Amino acid sequence: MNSPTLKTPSKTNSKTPDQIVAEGLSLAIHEHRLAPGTKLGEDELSEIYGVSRTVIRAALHSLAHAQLIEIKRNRGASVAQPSLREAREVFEARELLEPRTARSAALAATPADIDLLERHIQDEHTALEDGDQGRALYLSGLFHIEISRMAGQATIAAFVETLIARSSLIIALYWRRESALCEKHAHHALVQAISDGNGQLAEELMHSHLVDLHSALDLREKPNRSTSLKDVLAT
Amino acid sequence: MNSPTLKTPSKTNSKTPDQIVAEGLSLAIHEHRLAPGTKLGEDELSEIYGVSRTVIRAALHSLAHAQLIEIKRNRGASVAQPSLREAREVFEARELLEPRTARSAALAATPADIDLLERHIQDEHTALEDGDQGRALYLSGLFHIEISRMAGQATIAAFVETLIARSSLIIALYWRRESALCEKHAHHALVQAISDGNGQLAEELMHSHLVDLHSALDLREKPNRSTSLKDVLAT
DNA sequence: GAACACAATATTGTATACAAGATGGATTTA
DNA sequence: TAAATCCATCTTGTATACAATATTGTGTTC
Repeated sequence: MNSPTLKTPSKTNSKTPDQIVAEGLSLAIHEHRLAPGTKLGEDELSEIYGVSRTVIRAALHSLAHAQLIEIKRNRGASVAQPSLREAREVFEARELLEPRTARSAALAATPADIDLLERHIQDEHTALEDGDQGRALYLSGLFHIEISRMAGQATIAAFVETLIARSSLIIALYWRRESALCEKHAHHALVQAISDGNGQLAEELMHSHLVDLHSALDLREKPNRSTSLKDVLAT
Repeated sequence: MNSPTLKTPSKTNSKTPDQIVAEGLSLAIHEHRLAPGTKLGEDELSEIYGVSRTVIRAALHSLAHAQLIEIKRNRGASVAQPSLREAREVFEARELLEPRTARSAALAATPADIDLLERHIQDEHTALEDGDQGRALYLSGLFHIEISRMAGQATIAAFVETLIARSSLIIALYWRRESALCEKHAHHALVQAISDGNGQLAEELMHSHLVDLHSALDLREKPNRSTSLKDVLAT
């Protein structure tokens, strides 16, 4: 009855080389191993991954479409540096979309889904104990992505995924040290609400969680000086 | 210091060849000159546009990312055929995003913006009189895109743009003849509300407009027989 | 000594050549 | 005759070679 329209569950899914490269770079950006503004030379990447520039270029174009990197004509690719305006827009969009997905997720989540979320929280905790803050951030984003996935709206989930990717860059640029508290409890409370099937609560929790995140950013001032400096220097 | 114009608004924007190709194909899809399922051979396109397959491939990848076409490994590209599920998701997403953007647009629109919208409606009317239904549909989509643009949320506007692109495919597949009334009045009323700065009304009008559109689609049944047949035959 | 112009270098953009996989038809076999 | 297999052909995937553009270093001139 149903058409297999979901994301090809298990079809001969050997990833293409450009996907592998794109995922590698994407992960590095998510984990803050690649800083915003970093130049991504094609020859260099071609050497690193052992593939031709053709493949590298395909991967870079893919990342550029997701706005994780910026490609300037005849000047190559570099890790994106979202402006203050873009940063605000991304979080406003998240505040619009994610509370909805949290509500839907609460109504649709299966026990397996709950397990998955709890495992994510656990992994994030482990990463933090290991001092791997980058990986913790990545897992934290994955947590949000999983929630939007289990809401059963692949279209919106894809939007959320790109927003979270960009959020990683925004956090790299605008996070303020003062607000060091990571939102451990927020995620836990969310899982609880979803597990209880309490859509209303899940929606509210997600919204306040995002507002917290948003307010932990330094979006009123000018861009980080160091970054600006590098930009000026590089250009 | 020989940079007299540091921030040129028009930043040397000669479009790249792959952008030209992508826009050409995109327009053809929007105007229903390319039907869902149509095979897009690389050599064929390369011949048509007078560029190498390298450029064609870049354009195709770009369109694939926007989900206007589908690329299957080793099997090439063809115009996408959104499933019923995807169709519903796209319209649900539009119903979530666009009323918001209409509200914001009403608060932010300048007289020039209003002029632009009215011109779009006029152009659409002209196209219909010329019997160019495809172009009218394209302009109708552009109308929605312009509204989301003037809301000043580029991030969400980009989402809306992809949703409208996919809507074009969905309409090609699932539009039912019976509901022939095109939403001329709806667009006019919207412009009026925006012009009046009545955000609340604009939001409501946009929502009901989208619900109307949604209900003019045949999304309860199986895919169109002819399309299914072609799909089976082609694949 | 500073600023400009020009040349050398490096990087990106595009085309072509080659490799790998898929498609379709013909041939062979039961 | 029907089915299956193999081969020819075509399409896509990747690498490399070449062209165009930007960047940088050097030299000249005022």
